[in-house]
Amino acid sequence: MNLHDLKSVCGNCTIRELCLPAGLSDEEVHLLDQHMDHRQVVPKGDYLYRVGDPFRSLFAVSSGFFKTVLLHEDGRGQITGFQMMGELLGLEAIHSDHHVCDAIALEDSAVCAISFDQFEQLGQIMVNLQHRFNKDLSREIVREHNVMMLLGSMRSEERLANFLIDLADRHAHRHQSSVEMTLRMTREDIGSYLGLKLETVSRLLSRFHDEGLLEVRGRRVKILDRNALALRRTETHN
Amino acid sequence: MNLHDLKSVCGNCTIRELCLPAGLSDEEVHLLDQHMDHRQVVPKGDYLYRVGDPFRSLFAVSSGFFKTVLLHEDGRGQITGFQMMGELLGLEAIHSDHHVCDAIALEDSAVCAISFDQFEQLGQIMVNLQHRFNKDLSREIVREHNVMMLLGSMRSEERLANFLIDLADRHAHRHQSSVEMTLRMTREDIGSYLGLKLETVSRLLSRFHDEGLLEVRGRRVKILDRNALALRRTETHN
DNA sequence: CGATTGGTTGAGCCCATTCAACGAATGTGG
DNA sequence: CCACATTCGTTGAATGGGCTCAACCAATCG
Repeated sequence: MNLHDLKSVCGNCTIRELCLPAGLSDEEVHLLDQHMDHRQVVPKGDYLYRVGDPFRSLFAVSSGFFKTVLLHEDGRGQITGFQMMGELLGLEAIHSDHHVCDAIALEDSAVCAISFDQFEQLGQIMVNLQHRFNKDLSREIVREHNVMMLLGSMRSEERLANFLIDLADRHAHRHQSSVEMTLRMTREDIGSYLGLKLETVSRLLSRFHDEGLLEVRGRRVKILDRNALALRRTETHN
Repeated sequence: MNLHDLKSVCGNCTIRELCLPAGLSDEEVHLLDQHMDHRQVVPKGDYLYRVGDPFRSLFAVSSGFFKTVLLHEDGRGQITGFQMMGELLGLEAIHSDHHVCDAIALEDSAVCAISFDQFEQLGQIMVNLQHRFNKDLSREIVREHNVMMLLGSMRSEERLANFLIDLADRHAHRHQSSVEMTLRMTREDIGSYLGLKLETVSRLLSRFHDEGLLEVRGRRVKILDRNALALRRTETHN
């Protein structure tokens, strides 16, 4: 079965409750389905969109893993987020009708594209959908607030502990193990997201490993002592 | 004339084009007015809302200046933004129906409150309003992306230069001088927002002053060489 | 008036960076 | 298949940018 350019159908999607249609009735989901665009495969390393691309669709991650990268004129880049299944990509583009960051697949992935024009029309006749979407946008704002807190007032160790716990929680929410995980991103990616250098990330992982909090073998990470790790998220972990 | 609990009227508001009704037709603004809530004065130092407060209304800054503060359990706080006239407060609360940060007036201010329930209903019958609101939410996401870039990959000098230029631009957009400004916030506030300590902010302002980029006298700041200052925003300002 | 808040400046320190060497894993072309 | 290049990760040593601690000043306020 070729997933390329297949019509998306939320109705029988396994991650329906993680994704945009969460909380909608069957009839509403059916209506949404009629306005869904295509399903699209994105091989590892490929761009889903780039800075400057015209904004036509939102994307819901159906499977796989993405990063979004904000490019600075002088070459520096900042990773603004990692997206897993059920999460939306492209929200930043609504404002200017153009994408303002790159979205790159970190493993073979698939997304459901939703024409934003049609989506807005649908929102006009479906109160629940519009309400859910407002909440999704607001949640993204809250998430970024928390990243600002992390970048603005935490030490390196706290940043990484927060990152790992957050990742574990998101896995758990998707009924995946929150103890053993494979990191989809490089040490440099983690560093970019956390405002650290890759060497610092590597050292911190080694430290957590030595202290018995984690078992780290390359990109395989096993959380051995979640409580202790959670304490490291704050300054006062005496 | 007492501004307290007066009905808001966008129709004849001087900052209409900076605010939520920007781009709407006269009829549409009239419709919006009928659903606007009250106008509210917030004296300097007062909280507009606090963490945990139930979310009922969005607020549009009518006059004055606010900061939003995210509190961490261990006492640390992070300023997530400064809001001037025409900008919206409370977007973060849509997700959980509760405010997740504090909003504090940095000078005597006034806001227009908009019941969010009524606002969502109005969005159902006014496509333009809903579209504008989606863009506002998206713009906030983009703004926070830029702060993440600033916090994650810029040196202290670049952070402050960016901050000052941004502030100047926002003043200009409101037809206020973008050369001479009075900072509404303390050095500590600036530091919190930029992920720096207050002493560092003070030293940087002195440095810019010594180098002839700025004239700094307390909270009065005059930009003497905007081009040179703008160059300091990036690493490669040879 | 003393008390408090906000701001400046100096001296020393420390955490994360920089620079560097090395190892492991993967892929590629002859 | 091996030789080689490339990417990714780890670890060490030295550096430095921003922090901490501290003293001091100015303005405001009760």
